[in-house]
Amino acid sequence: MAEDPRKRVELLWGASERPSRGPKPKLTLEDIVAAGVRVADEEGLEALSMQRVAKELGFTTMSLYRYVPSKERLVEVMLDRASDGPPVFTGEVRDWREEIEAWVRALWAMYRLHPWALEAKVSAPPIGPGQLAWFEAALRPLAHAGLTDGELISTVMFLLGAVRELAGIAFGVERARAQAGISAAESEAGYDALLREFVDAERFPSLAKLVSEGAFAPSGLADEGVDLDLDFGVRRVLDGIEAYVAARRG
Amino acid sequence: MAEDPRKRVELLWGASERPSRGPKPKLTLEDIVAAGVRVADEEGLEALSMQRVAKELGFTTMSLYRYVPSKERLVEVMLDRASDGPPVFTGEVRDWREEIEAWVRALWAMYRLHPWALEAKVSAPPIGPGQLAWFEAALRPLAHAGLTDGELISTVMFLLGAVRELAGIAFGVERARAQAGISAAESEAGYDALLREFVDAERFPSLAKLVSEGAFAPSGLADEGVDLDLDFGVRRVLDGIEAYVAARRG
DNA sequence: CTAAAACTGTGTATCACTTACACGAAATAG
DNA sequence: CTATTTCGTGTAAGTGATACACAGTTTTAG
Repeated sequence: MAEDPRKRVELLWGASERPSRGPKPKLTLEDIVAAGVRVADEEGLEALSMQRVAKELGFTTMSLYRYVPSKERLVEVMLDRASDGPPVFTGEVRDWREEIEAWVRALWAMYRLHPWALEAKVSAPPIGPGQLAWFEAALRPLAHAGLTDGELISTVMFLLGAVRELAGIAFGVERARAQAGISAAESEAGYDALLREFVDAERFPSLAKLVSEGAFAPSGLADEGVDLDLDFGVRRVLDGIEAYVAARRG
Repeated sequence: MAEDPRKRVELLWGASERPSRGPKPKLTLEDIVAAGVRVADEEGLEALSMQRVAKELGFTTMSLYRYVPSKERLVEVMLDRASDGPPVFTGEVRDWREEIEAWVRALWAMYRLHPWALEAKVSAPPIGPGQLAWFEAALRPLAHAGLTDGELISTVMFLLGAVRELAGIAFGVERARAQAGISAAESEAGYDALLREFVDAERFPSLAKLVSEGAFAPSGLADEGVDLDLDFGVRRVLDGIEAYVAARRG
C-alpha cells in the first residue's frame, strides 16, 4: 500500500544501478516509456494498456513489469518524459513578461502534442526532470519580476495549474466535437443554445444576463475560445505582479 | 461511439419524462448518484465501481444501467452534484474582491469535501446545474470589476482552472503523506531533500538558486503550502484586473 | 572450471470490472 | 382482458492488471 517514494524518484530520474549478474536486458525503461507515449499520442490514454505497449515493442505483457512496477508508475514517467523539452532561453532576460507569455504558449503547445497528459491526474508537485525543466524555464524570466522566493514558487505553480486546466477543457471540447464531426462554430453555438435553454434568470441572474447579451454566441475566433481565456488570465496575473511589486517598493 | 450530447444534458438536468407503462422504478438517478458520491467520498474514486454502488443501494449491478448509460456518465453527474451548493450571496455586492476570495475559499472547501472530484478528468465547459451555480457565484461579484462580458467569462474560467489544479496537487500530496504516515513537515522536508539531491546548478540554475536559499525548506506553515500559492495567485489576478480596468479608463 | 546465484523474458492463471442480452414480473393503454 | 412497455435480475462475454513459477542466460565465488 505505502509505495516507496524513493523507488518512485529513482524511476523518474533513471537512477538505478544495473545488476551485475543475469542476462542483459533487451529493453530499457525509456524504450517502454517511448512506446507508451507513442500509443497515447496516437490513440489516447484509454487505449494505453500494458498489452498494447508490449505489442508495440514485440514483447510479452509481463516483460514490462521487469522495468516498471505498475501501470500507474509507467504513466507517471510518461508524463514526465512527455513534458520534457521546454523552450530553452539563454543569455540575459530582456523582457520577462514577454518570456513568460512565450512559456505559456509553449506549455500549451506541449499539451496539444500530448493531450493525454491532461487526462492523467496530477497529485504531486513537480519531481521529475521533465517537469522541473518547465519549472526552471518559468523561473528564469520570472526571477526578474521582483518577487520573493516564496512568491516566485507560488506564481509558477499557479500558472502551471491554470494552463493545464484550461488546456484540458479546450482540448476536451475539441476532441468531443471532432468525434461528433461538427465545426468549432457549431460547437460554440451548441453551448450557447444549451445555456439559453437551461439558464433561467431567477436561478442564475448574472449568467442569464451574459447569455442574453450574446456573450457565449459564436465569435469569429471560434477555435480560440479557451485559448483567449488563458491569455487574458495570464496577462492579468502579470499585471498584478507588476502592480504588487510597484506597491511594495512604493 | 458518438455519444448523444442531448442525452448527456438531459441526464445532468434531470429532464426526462417518466414512461407511463411498466413497473414503477424503485430507484432514481439521484439515489444512484448520491450513493456514488458517498462511496467516492469515503473510499475514493478508485473504489467506485458499479458493483460497489449497487451493493450500497441493495440492488444488482445491472439495475443501475436502467438509469445511467455508463459509468463514465454516472461520474459526470456525480461531479455536477458534488459541486452543487456554492455560497449564495444576495443583496448588493459590497466588496467584489473580498467576495471572490471567499468564493475561492469555498471552492477549495468543496474540493476538500470531495477530493475524488479532482481525479476525474474535466473535458468540457460547465454544463450542469451544479457547475453553473459556481460560475454564477463568481460572476455576481466579478460583474462589479468593470470588465467586458468576454473578459468576465475568461476570468471565471481561469480561476476555476487554477483552483482545481492547485487543489489537486495539495490534496494529492496530503493523501500521499497520510498513506505514508508522515507529518506535513516531514513531507515538505522530503521534497526539499529531493530537490537538493537532483537539482544541479548547471541544468536548473534558477531552481538551484531557490533551493540553496531554502525556499523549499519546511516553513512553520507546512500544511498550507499550496493553499498559499493559490491565495497569492488569486490576489495577483485581482490586482491585475484592477490595474487593467484602471488603465483602460485612464 | 564449475556450480550457485541473480536476473531475464515467458506462459499461465486469477481477479476485478464494465457491459450486452434475455427472461419473468409489473403496470398501463385500449 | 390482453398486448405492450418497462423494471430488476441472472448469466456470460470481453478486457485488463498483475501474481507466480519456469526455463534460459550471465556473472562470480571458490
